[in-house]
Amino acid sequence: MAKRAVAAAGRGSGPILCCGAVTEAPLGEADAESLAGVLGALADPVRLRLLSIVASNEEVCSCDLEGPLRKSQPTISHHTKVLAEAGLIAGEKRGRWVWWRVVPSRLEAVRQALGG
Amino acid sequence: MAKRAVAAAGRGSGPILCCGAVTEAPLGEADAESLAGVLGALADPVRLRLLSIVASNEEVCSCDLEGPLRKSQPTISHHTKVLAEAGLIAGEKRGRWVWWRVVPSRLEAVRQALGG
DNA sequence: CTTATAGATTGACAATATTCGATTTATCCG
DNA sequence: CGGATAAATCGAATATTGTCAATCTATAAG
Repeated sequence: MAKRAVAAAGRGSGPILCCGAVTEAPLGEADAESLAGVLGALADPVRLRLLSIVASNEEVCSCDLEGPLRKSQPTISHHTKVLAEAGLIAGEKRGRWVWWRVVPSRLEAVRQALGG
Repeated sequence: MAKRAVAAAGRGSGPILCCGAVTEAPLGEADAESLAGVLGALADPVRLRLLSIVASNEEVCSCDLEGPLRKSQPTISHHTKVLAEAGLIAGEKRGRWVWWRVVPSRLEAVRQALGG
């Protein structure tokens, strides 16, 4: 066993809204909390840059994020965790490194929820 | 003069990103701040429900939001202000009331920025 | 086994955000 | 004018969040 999925739990799986989009009908409280959670994960400049770096490179190691983002290692770890728990990225541990990829379907789900 | 635009200033106008989307290339810091600002306005359950109510009704008076959202008047006022400054809704004061509408192009711009 | 390295976790602190009561401003009506 | 109503602003309490130093865990290499 050389691979291991990382941080795939949390609120990361399943649909964001039970049905429809923000623009279609008044949101229930549960749906609002759900969507706000994912949007909250996106609503940070460091996490947006992190996500865009991962999206631009197929696969990115955590260790390659400290440089471009100019944040400490614990901070990077915190942000990857937030994005992973929101289901927006998925990590795989290989040896000492964790490799991150975007989850395109999750981003698509966000756009849908926003009325896409 | 019976009409007046409300809270159209702030970061509300202009494009969210200078070019491309989060998924296309690493975001610059300015773009990241810009997008995070708009997403931050969306990343609150009360504001999402507020937005969905306005979107579902062409035009909604602030006074008609207190009931469904079950928040105090100052809280509603605060949230409409945040959404308006993000350019997501626009208000028009008519007499004693302020009528809110969504700005569909702004929501579309968010979806685009997210890789739509 | 020992050392080195990647990443996660913990704890603390500063900065922000949400919320509401009280007050103020603006507008309408009699 | 004076009373009533819609909304904005102010001030304060509370909760949440972003950040990093220090520490811990896991894996690789010698």
